[in-house]
Amino acid sequence: MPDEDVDDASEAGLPIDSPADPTLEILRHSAAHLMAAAVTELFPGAQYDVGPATSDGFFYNFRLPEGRTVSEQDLARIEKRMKQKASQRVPFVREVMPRAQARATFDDMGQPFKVDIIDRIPPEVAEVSVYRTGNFVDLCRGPHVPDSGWLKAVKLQRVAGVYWRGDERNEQLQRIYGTAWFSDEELQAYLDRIAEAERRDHRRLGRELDLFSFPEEIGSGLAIFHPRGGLVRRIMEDYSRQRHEAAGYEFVNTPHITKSDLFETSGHLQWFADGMFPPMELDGGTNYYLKPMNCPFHILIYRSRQRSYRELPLRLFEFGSVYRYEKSGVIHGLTRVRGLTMDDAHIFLTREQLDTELHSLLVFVLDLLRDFGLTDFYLELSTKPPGKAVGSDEEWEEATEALRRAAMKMGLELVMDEGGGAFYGPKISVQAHDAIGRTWQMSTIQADFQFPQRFDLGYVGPTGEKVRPIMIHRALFGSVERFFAILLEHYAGDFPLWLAPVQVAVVPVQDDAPEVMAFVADIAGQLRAAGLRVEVSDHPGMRMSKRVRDAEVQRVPYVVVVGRQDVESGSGVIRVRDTRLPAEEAITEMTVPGLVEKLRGEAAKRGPEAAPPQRARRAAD
RNA sequence: GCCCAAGUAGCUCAGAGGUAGAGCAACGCCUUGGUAAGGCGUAGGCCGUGGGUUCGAUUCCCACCUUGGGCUCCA
Repeated sequence: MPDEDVDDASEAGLPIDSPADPTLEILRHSAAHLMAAAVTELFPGAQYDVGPATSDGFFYNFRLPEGRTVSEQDLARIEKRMKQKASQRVPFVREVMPRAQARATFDDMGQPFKVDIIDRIPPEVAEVSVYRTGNFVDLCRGPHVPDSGWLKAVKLQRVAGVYWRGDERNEQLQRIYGTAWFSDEELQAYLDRIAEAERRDHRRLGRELDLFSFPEEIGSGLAIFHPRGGLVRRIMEDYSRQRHEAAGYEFVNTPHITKSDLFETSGHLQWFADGMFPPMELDGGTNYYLKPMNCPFHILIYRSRQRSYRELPLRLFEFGSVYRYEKSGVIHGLTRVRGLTMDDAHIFLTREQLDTELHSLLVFVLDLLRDFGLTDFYLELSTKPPGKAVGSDEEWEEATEALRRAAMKMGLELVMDEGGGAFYGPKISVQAHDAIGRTWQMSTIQADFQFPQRFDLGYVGPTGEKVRPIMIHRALFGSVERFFAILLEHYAGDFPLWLAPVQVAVVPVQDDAPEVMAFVADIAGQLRAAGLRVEVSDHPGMRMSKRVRDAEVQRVPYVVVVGRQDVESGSGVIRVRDTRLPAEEAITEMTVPGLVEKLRGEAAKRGPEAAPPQRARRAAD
């Protein structure tokens, strides 16, 4: 995420000296200036807005004259001009002046954005600083590198449209993104990291491994899962079901559409109508909506009869398909779609149970995520969104504090996300780092005092009085589709054995030798009997090295190669997919019974065999 | 939704106002091969969809759909 929260007023103001050893941030901020200098030369009359450093590089926002636009083809020209300036070692010269003078200067230059920034500097600031780089002048607090000779390892990356001051009601400016490093080696390493992320891109892997696709005929953001993808997904879901069952959840099912009343009561239509598919209007004027959330349905299950405190916590779970009308520009692979399946559960409980339940829930969540191979977490606490929330401050406070207490007990880093909660309650989200260090938001847990009121929920307490329960909304995968994509990228397609759609490929060396083929069938049979998913490479006439390659390309974890030499010994030479090892080291000789034993153990490590289903527990524990 | 791009064979991509090409994949034949691509051949395309300009459009123009990178948004 680029650093969007640019406080542009802070760009001017207090004097800061040019440092002897600039930081990467200073380098990049200087590169932004240099780029703006090049752009204003190449596009006379261009107006520049703000240009900070980001976590990966820098950007600068522009408005070009006469409706001109910067296209990607222009980037090469701009970059070339920057390189020229870099070789000229143009100094960055700092100058402090009264703000009125600075304002007049930028006004004369036809730079309204800078004038606006000066006008928004707090009145007590009397002086501001500007930096000159050749003919380019920018309002800026600094500091900067001494001269443009520092800015050699620079690459412009892309152009984007951005709303002025980040508000979609404002006009759109053009932003040019670039990256800058101290050395060409560092720049290259960064570009290599991008290439690595591209190699892992789930959209690419999904196609190459024949897991899923997005047919144009269905519509944007709607995926279909192919047999192999469906298999992986089913394993994920089955394992999740089994763990939920063991954790005391009960399974429910609810329809995909509902009359509008339900979402009027919940408040979704008030707050999120834009994000919902438009209604289907039936004769008589009744509107039906595709559900964007499962919670109101689960609430109706709770409310279907009188509830007793003895039933609580009541944990209702569903793989619920929901549909959200995401804006066309935000749809992305499986991670941002219009139709998705949530591993959604709603827990109804008493106030007194909240702390205990939240704690055991967090333990459960992290444990399950670890089973899927994600191990590096931190937590984020999202609080009341100003102007977009229902409920009293006291209720929000109570819910937020309960979440905070639970989060603190986990011994993980806790980051605040002020104003990031849902309209009905605060949330904890579990953030996970993947294999190449990227952060993904995974599970969310929300404490909700509002829906129980809106739907007038109650339970009969120990002394016979009616009491209002509270609710926890929680999803571990979030969206199954998105979680699938994250795992695919995390593993770069190399799923662990228990998730791999094909676990063992059996490759004959001589496919026209009956004794070899009989042995191949025997091995495949033994492996299948051990519960493994086996594929025999039986395409006649194909070279065995090609068969091995095909299995590798499909990321099959184990490849068993058997030929005449092995028939007598009953062994095979086994290739183990292991990205940490060179190919030749991953090849081992092993007898077939030995392999069966080894894989039986590994395949059963996780997945349906891991924890035998237990009876759902009641609330008492 | 907005800005910048892009849609040509299953995939990766050339191409040009006169009815289209390569590599890989698929299929067939030959090759009898011991751990990541054997050889030859065949087939495969409404050039995203719909309009317009033109004698003629896959190529130029417009709209829409889809995709990618951003912005805004994300219950």
